[in-house]
Amino acid sequence: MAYTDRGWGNAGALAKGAPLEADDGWQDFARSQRVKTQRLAGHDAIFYEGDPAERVYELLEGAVMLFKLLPDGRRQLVEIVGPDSLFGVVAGKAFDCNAETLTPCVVRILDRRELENSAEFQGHVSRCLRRQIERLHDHAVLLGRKSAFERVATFLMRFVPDRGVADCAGPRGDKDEQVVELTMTRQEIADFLGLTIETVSRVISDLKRRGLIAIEKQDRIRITDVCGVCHLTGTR
Amino acid sequence: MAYTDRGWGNAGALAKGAPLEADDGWQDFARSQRVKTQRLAGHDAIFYEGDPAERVYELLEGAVMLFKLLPDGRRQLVEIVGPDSLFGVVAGKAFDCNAETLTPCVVRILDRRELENSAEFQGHVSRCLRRQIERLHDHAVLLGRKSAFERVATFLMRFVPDRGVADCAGPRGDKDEQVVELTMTRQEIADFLGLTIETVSRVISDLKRRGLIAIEKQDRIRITDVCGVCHLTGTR
DNA sequence: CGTAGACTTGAAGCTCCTCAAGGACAGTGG
DNA sequence: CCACTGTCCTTGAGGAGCTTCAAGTCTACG
Repeated sequence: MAYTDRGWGNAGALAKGAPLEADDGWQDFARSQRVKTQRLAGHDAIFYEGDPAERVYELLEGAVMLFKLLPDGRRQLVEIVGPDSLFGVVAGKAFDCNAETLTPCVVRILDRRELENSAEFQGHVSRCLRRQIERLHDHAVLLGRKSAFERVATFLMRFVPDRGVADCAGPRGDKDEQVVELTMTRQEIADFLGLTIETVSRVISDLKRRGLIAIEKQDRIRITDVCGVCHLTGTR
Repeated sequence: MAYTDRGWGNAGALAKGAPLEADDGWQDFARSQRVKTQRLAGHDAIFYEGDPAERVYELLEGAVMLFKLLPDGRRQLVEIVGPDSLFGVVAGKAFDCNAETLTPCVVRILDRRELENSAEFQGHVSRCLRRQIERLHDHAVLLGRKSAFERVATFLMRFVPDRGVADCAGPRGDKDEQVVELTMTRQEIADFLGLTIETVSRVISDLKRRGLIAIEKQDRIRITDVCGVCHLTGTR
């Protein structure tokens, strides 16, 4: 399989969130399991909706997308998974969505049964799930109530560390800039934001025209006015 | 406080999902805690976004909505909580959304610390969270990719037990009917589905015109053709 | 019976989608 | 080195779907 190699970039920033709590022993647990660590290329399928969910995945490096399809082919990305997150943790016997890598990835594959029987580390799993729920709540607001501009602006702000959050650090120096690697195609961004590829493209072009961003490469964008973009998110 | 009393109806159906697994001891645990059980009227606030999250709630009877607000007043219901679900289980120190009753409710209030220290029952909590995530995934598809008709049809199908699911039972008898109590205003439905109140109203009127539903009372709808409504959900 | 709140309906307009064409870019082979 | 090809992205024109604004109607309840 050909590595499309979109680079590892700052894919980690894709899942900006609260830092992991102090070491809770999870690492020891995870390593003690009969687990495989697997390297994957970009755009590799990991599992499909309906597959028996006998494993749980932990993303160590890279970025993964979870998505669902409607019978007529419409696609919705339901989550973008970043490093140190679990995915494939479901309630029923089968996966409820598809998982595919966005970038080359390193994933750890855990046995679902072993994980569920280890009461000791349910705390770690639970913390991951709770963070995931909060992100899904935010995304519901985006999908249900935000305009195309607000959606794209919100998406761009995901990549900017420590900004656009409750205790935003504000501009650091003279220039309020941040270069971000999207590691996603326009189509993937559109399917994440509930828009079409054309609308995403138009909004990005418009942000460029307004001088808020510059496009360095198709999937590398320099946000030249972080505060400006942040004010377009609708969140503040 | 005046009980608006929208009736208890079939509020339980609001959160159709996999049945709870066989007794896992949770009930014993929950009852053993220093907990309060509280009765609430309809449209009572339970907690607000930003409140310190020192408690976790379990809904015993009724229905609760979780919602977020944008600074300009736009509202998005992020979840509708039904009986036997936990809510207010967050990752950080504060609640990430607001909680308000839809109907009169009975809730059990648990101490977050006690719950988190009880490794024994993390399994129960984890199961609840995983179900919640699957519902949020489905809702993301609805908000991101479904038309107004599909959204309303999907919403109506929430109330029909055993139908519209993977192993749909099919029509039971001669008539393929189901009476549902919405227990929500049009505005709440609109804010859940990412639509306006007028659009929800128009779609409902149109479904009536097409003979798929009959409106018995403002918030009691008789679905006269369950299969017909189901085919409008976009899911099959 | 009158009032308030919730719901419905209509008309107009805006946002975003669809369809279609063209441009940019990387990889391939001559 | 340069045309060729495929893929992804951009841009434009037109239209559908939903929202907005503004009445009007229904229902519950005193």
